Amino acid sequence: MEFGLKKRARHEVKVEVASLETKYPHNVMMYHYPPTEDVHIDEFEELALERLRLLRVLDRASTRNLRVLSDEWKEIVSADLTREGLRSYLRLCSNGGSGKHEADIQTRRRDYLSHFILRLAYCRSEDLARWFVAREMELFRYKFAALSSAEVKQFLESNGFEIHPLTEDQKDEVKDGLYESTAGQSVAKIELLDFYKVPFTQVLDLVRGRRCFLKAGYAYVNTHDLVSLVGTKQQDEIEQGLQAAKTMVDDVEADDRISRTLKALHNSYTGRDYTICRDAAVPIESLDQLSKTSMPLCMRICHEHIRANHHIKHTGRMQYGLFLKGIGVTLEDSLRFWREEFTKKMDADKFTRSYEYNIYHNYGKKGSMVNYTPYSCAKIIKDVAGPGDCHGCPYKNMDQGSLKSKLSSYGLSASAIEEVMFFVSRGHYQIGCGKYFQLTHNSPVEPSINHPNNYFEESQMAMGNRQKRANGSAPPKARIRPDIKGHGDRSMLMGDDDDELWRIAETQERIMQSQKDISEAFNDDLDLTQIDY
RNA sequence: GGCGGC
DNA sequence: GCCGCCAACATA
Ligand code: SF4
Repeated sequence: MEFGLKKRARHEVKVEVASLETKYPHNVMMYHYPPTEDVHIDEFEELALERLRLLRVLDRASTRNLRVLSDEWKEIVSADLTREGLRSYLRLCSNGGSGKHEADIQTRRRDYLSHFILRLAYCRSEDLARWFVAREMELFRYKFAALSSAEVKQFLESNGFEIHPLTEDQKDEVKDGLYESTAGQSVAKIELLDFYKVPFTQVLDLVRGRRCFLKAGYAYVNTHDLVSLVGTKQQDEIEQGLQAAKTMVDDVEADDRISRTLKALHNSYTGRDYTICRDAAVPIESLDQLSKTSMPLCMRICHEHIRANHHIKHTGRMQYGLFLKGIGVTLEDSLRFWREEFTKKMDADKFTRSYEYNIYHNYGKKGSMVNYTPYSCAKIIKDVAGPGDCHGCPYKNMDQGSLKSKLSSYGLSASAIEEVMFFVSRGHYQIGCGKYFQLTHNSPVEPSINHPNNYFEESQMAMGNRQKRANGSAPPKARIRPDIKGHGDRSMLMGDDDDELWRIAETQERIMQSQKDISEAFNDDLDLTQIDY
């Protein structure tokens, strides 16, 4: 692939439609030939982010645990695409075929290029690649499903598949078998369907599911099921492409702007459309950053443990999960976050079965609909962690030695560490925590910490990201509900749509920006092993 | 992780 | 083996 990075004037980016049409004759294409066109770096970045948004729409849909291509799935996806301003892709995916409108053809080009761009970003690890391939295949199936019989035929021809639909005569010979093996279709429908005769080895999943007629080593596959064959081909194509991309990635990354784009891509915040009153929730893409700048030790440790091990034990999930809710991570993002991590060590199904419920429950969306308050320091300090655990208050739980080295690995100078340890060794964990805050934010005063979420907010405030909580969104109006079981405190019940409890007041850009500022400043200090205090 | 249900 | 339900509580 040659992404020549010539600086071009913007208006030249629109390549001649005529030549595009021959290049991209069809909405659905095999991603086989790497693009040879030169792409300006601005467009390169734009395309990368655009496809990321596209794939994340699909990801969100599968997070909801819907069957791909089910009506409900399509509904969600198309709503989400519209919301993301990706209508053009919606057309690409639902209008099937080979329209001749200029806009559609431009979209095909973007589709094609952006796919190849993301290959560069997603070839760098197994995990990323797996995610990428899964989303791409969902996209492919989505597009393919919109094709009519004629369009499928055309697709096969223009992509060098040597298969042709049965002629009427051929179809006649096997029609009994077809009737029998085509579930849920009336005879009349079957008459109209195209069928393809292919070696059964190419559609093993259909064979396994008894979804096609078999005869003499050949499977008879109808137009719709053909996606099985074509899809496998496409998947090979992409997987091989990722392999190939690995070898050329160094080359492309010679340009450091590209290199930065690509590396930052998979956890970059794609700027959700907040028009729908979802303003200023904390996107999970910024958690890595936040864990370094604004989370207290206990939470940062959880976060890093999760990222490293793709798992965390139950009490840790409670502690960190509720904390995340408290800082403004939405339910959807929470689900996505845990899922993305855990799914690296278990299949999606297992995750859904054993963890999803609890996340909903923590957000007050299941059972008695109680919306739980995140753990306080007192609580966290109380429950001591066992061997495999990483929850609890590190100041309390860790032995002095490992605590010290942890602090130093987080950039504290020797003298700063001593200052923290002074309190810790006396059992004043929260004060030590406050000291750590003061040192890392180089703040004039040391705040008294008694709640991790308080620490977080204090930190955001120090960075100028969050204002004092607006009066309007103060803690929930207690809506008392009769105490059903005669025990427990149910005073914090919340209405279904009372979700956005605590939020950040400023825009996303500012948050990201000053986090960067802080961590850069912090890193400078780090090199000098001395922090001003 | 606990409790509970089949 | 499958599943549902629970825990919490700072706070200006
Ligand atoms: S003092 Fe509170 S906030 Fe700080 S680490 Fe311990 S539990 Fe977390």
